[in-house]
Amino acid sequence: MGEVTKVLIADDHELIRKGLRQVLKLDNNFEIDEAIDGKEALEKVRNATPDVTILDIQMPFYTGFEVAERIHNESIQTSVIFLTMHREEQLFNRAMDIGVMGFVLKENTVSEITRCIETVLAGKHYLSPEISEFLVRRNMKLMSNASEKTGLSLLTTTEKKVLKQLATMKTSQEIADYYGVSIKTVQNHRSNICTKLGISGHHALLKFALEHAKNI
Amino acid sequence: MGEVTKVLIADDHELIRKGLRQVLKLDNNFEIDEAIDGKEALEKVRNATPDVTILDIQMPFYTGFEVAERIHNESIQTSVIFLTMHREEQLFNRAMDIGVMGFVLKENTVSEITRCIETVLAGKHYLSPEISEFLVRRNMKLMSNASEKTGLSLLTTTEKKVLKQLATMKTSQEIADYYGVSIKTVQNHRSNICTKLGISGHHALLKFALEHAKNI
DNA sequence: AGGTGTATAGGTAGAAGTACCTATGCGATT
DNA sequence: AATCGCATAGGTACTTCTACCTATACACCT
Repeated sequence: MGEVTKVLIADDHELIRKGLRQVLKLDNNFEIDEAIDGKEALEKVRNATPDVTILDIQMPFYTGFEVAERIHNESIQTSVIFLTMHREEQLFNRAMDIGVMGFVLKENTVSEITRCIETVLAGKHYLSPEISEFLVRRNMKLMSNASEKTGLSLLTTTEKKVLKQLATMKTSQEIADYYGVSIKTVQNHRSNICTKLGISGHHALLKFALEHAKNI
Repeated sequence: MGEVTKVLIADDHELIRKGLRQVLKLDNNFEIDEAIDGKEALEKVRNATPDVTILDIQMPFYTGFEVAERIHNESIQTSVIFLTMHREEQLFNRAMDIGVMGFVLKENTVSEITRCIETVLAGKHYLSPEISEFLVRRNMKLMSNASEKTGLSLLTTTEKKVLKQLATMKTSQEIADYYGVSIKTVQNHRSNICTKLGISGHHALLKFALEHAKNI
């Protein structure tokens, strides 16, 4: 095709820039530009708006993160790929939050970067398989809606039972009937729970119950 | 190490079974067994409990899914890897729900399956990068807590504003003050929202607001 | 011109929840 | 034996929410 894909490679190691250029030169018709630090990368992204921006994380002036963050905030239309040695979960999570489309480990095969670019150009995410574990975990956390130790440990078993029933949208009366106790007992439990958790207000307890029911 | 890893290959294509056996034979000390359909696979998993179970999806008697589902339900200690030609999202989602640890596309390099086995043996997930898009989307859905058309579209802008404030744990009075209207107005909006959404009860509206605040 | 939808506001009755008390019985700890 | 935590239950006063109504004013569409 006559279509040329503009790729910006931002990495402070010349070796990597040259290597990447070599790899990309073979396969497709890429128009390649380079940046040697975060500052230059940001300038070139703003001016040339490459289709794909490959960012190293550690760079002078701005880190790859800061560059990606600005790209994200300024809604610049370029697909960002992180090329990194770091297999750290926090990094990955932050990356996902700022709309990074690709996350490739340097230690992996060179073929991966071309696959990544192709995938990203198709509008899809590409993650090195080693990374997918993080995404799975991220998923799990979302599913179990943050199992932070919010103060659940402060509650007695009966209080937790009440909380669990609360999350099923039962009223105090219904919970009382369910357990065969007085509504006053349930109300007292509710009060005590609120006190223990340091929350107050009409909705606070229900909100808490809904958020933490899965962890009870 | 003297430790031998037991691997079960379940695929109805002999070619693939032999190919896999070849690939695995080279690298590590695997003890390989084969199954030619879902029924045999399940029997061998139950009796021999391999460390890793590689399942094709389309197989006679039981599909790979059905086998994995039974493995999951019976809490059999084996890491399941799906080896498939299908890049379909539903398949993937179902797989994640039944605890599959690996998901590798047949079209990919053979080296990927060994990487996958190693990763899975380390207790981590391995997904072919082409698949990660699905996981990302799964994530998104969880994050925006199901942006199903729950009925939000039925609401007027004012009603949505009220809902949004509700999710911040404001009472009707506080919302009224916030917008400088009567509490009755807010209460009416609440009533109308409940009617439109077809919900009732003390907690229902707050629950709805909390769940959908992000989409408003 | 008339209908429809929306935002506004009010009324009333009742249900539900909150806040802050007291009090009893039981089992475990000291 | 005395104390403490917990589950139980009750009282009282207050706030909040719900479920029904009515009603006015405005904008938009036919």
